[in-house]
Amino acid sequence: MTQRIRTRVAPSPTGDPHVGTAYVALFNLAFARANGGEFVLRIEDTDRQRSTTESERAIVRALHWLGLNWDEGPDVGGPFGPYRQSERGARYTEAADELLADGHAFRCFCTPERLDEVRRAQQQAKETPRYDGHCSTLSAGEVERRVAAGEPHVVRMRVPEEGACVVDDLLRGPIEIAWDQVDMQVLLKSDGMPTYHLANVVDDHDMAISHVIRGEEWINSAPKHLLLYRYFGWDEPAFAHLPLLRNPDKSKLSKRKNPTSVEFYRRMGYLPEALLNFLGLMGYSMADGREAFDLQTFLDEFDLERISLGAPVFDQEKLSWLNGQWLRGLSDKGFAARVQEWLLNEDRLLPLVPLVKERTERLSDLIGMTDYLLGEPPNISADAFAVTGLEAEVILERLQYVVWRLDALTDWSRDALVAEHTRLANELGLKIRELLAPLFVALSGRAVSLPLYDSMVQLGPDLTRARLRRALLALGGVSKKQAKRLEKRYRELGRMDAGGEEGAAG
RNA sequence: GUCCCCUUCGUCUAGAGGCCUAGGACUCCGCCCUUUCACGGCGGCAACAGGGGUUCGAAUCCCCUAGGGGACGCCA
Repeated sequence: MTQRIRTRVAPSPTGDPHVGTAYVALFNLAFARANGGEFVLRIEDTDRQRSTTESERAIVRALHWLGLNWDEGPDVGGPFGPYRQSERGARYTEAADELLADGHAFRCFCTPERLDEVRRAQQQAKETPRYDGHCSTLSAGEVERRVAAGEPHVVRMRVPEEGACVVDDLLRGPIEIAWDQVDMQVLLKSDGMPTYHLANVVDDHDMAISHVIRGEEWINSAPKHLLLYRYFGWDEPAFAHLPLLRNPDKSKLSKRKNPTSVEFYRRMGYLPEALLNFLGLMGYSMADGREAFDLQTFLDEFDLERISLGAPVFDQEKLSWLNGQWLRGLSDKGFAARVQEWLLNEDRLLPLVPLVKERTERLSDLIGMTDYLLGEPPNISADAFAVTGLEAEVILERLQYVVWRLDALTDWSRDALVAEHTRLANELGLKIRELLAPLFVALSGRAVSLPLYDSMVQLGPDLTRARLRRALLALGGVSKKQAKRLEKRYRELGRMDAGGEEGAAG
């Protein structure tokens, strides 16, 4: 009996819809379609702190905008639902209990402080940081007592002490990873929620996923997943790890260096067909070398073997060229319709109206007042900043602080932006005005524009960041030495949040 | 630091031992088209990371080195 081909994309709703999620979705969809199988959308929202329903909505909207459609998912249902992990809690507890009962997992009472300490010592001893097994040998009696006493704890999986795990990657062949390199992963957090590793494996099995196609970043945790399948006695799916999309400097695509939100590309006037076409060119090529193709063609001709493993840099210039090709392929009517869809509609215009109305005398004023919100800002040069009356050095410094603050900001509402800038100004001992002046120029290219915070909300995080980065560059950039000095001072101001970067879907 | 993955023009890639004097695309440059700009057409610059093997023959297979990246969370 041949197994039905089923793939999935499993984004975590913790931020803007990431192009990496779209990328992984595209290839999963393609593989499923090429094999007459099904494609599933699953929402991995087990991180209660960071997951939001707004983010989930944005991801669904973004994928649909691109024309990527799934056969089963939280919005369309399906025979293996629910497709949202937060609604499957009981299943994970049950699975964890099974592992506990079989001795494949154990309860761990270690404090975060102790874990930090262990990790540090291991790093110092040049070992792979890993849980030291402290709680793995606790007696049943003691465990029972501590659980009964309500001591907070997690559930960890046991890992073989010797030998190695071979991960058969469809694209790379066998990958051997020694078990002593694999951590005794937490499966159930102390809040009772499963971690990615548990939930992902349980769901992939329950949803009959046959092929796990995900980002390369997961290779190292594949042994944990394989081990879980074995502990449960389940059939293992096949694995294929896609190359990661990169920033121009080859690091993993990140919002700090490159716009990563699908929303950004939509707002910048890219056609969904073009963005999708471009993603289909990342690590992939058509047999006949064609570069312009639509989704249907891609799905019809998709061949997993044609995926290349080098790290593809997300090159906006080539994307723009491709977009031009698509635009030129539109009929005049079609083009007009796209513009309407993109801008001349209530959804898009309405938020701008309150900003413009009170300042206007003619309808045509809207064009000049909002042009910097709709397209690129007019030439930002170092001269443009002259109107602030500040020295380049000072501007650079203030903008850099703002950039760091905004990088760490997760709530992009007007109120949050106001609060953040006010706080920063206070910490710097500046009047809010003094901090904001260079920002006006950086975002709009001019000294006077629509209200700053509203502009930022309209632009969104990616566009705002892109412009600040541009401004920094126009001012000559921040040298390494300078950055170090600024960072030091910045840290003294408050928290230098070195926090993580939300990635693409797993 | 430890483990893992990767390595063809600046970038995306073709290439599965001889078809490679390494092809296409983006970018850049030149020419043509054109009232301007763009589009389009034509042409040009530009790469097999390095070193060892294997083979009659290697971009293609093996090993080493180097470089890049990723992972090392009660985040995914």
